[in-house]
Amino acid sequence: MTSDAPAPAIRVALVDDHPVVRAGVRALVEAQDDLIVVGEASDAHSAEQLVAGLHPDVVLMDLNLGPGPGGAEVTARLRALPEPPYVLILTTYDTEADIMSAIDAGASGYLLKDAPPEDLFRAIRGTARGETVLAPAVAARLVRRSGPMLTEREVEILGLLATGKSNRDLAKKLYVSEATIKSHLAHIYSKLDVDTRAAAVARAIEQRIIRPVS
Amino acid sequence: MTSDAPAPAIRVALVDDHPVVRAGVRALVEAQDDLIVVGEASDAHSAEQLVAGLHPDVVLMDLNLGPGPGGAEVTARLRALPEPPYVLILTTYDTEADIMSAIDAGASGYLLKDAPPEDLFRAIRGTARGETVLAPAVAARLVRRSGPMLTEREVEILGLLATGKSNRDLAKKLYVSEATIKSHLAHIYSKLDVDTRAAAVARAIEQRIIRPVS
DNA sequence: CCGATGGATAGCCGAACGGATGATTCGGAT
DNA sequence: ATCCGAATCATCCGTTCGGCTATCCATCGG
Repeated sequence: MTSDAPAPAIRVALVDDHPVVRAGVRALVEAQDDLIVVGEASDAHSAEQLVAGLHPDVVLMDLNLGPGPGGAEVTARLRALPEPPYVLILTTYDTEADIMSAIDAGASGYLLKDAPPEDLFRAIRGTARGETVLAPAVAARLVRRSGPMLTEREVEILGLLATGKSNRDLAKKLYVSEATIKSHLAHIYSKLDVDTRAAAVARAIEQRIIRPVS
Repeated sequence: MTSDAPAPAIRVALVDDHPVVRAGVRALVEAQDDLIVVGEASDAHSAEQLVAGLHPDVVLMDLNLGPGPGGAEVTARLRALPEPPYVLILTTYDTEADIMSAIDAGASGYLLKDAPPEDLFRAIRGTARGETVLAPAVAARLVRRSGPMLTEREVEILGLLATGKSNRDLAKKLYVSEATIKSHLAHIYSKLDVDTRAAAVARAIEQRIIRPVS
């Protein structure tokens, strides 16, 4: 029945700064006859133009777009457009901070690039139906909340710690007393289960609480 | 003339833990009529078996293969095989430590995944002829030698620093006096241009001198 | 044979750190 | 109305760090 309305193909747009990955996703997706790739973008700006012009159903978004705005920001802007697309994050990273900021930005799903192609297809189809799709590893991480979460202030201090700031430096920078800094540090140490700043920095980077970028 | 010996196609094997990337490279490479993909592997072990069995001309190797041995180690093992393939590193990272260890392991080239497909093809063809091919960004980094290199001992100490060890701990662990540790630390600080252990750890991880793994 | 380099060692000292303990304020959840 | 977490501040105290200066020894390449 209704052979004149067979399967409305899902229109997909790709946003990734790696030509190799774009080609890979395109090759995989186009082999599915209910999915078509309508466009590609490699940076934030062209992504917005692409989506505004083509109105894809689903945008596959890399979180790491090289220099400039990251995928989370781009996601937020795309979702603010009229007739916004569903955004499915397809990235390498799976830290809580990454996931949370993407979800906050309005992403409908979160997949890792090492996922089997079948999972990718399922995720695209689910997303196009308005479902929320999380990779098992991602979902698990959100459930067990891997570590006790740090407060904003604590993360801020960790970031400055990594630049070699002393307690006094931190106190000045944050307009509080050294006592306060030490108090924060004590909390950080106990939450991260370490007892020195050096170890705290290493652990924070390992758990991707802060980024090893200066 | 010689239509019976047209162009001996270059046999390429892919080693990458991301199906998406493998599909991308495969799609791009197979569209070139002088290149064929003869096999794929997603981890160290299957990579060795694949190469031993198929004897490809060129192996495209990701440095980051997830858990287990990294691409550099796999490269070294492949190069130790009889009739070793040329190995072309195709990865996301471009730190000096990564590059050097890959070259040391016997890689013939180093490309970044954000390279245009044309560069990738040129690199594969060059590598198959035995040339050494470095991405411009990579070559530049090797020239200006971004940072002074640390000695083995210094790297060892950095690794332990990241676990929160005190000078005394380090002294015991390495069977030297605390004075020696402090001496090493002073050298490390000056080479990394920092003045605290925390900053040294952050910088070392950022420059991939040590890994944020425990 | 000799300088350069990496490694190990030493002492000194002021500054910084980490642990422990306790207190106040504020805002959100119950 | 109550309780709790987050953030702020304080004091004390023993330990650790980092900077400085200097020596000694092996190895390695010229």
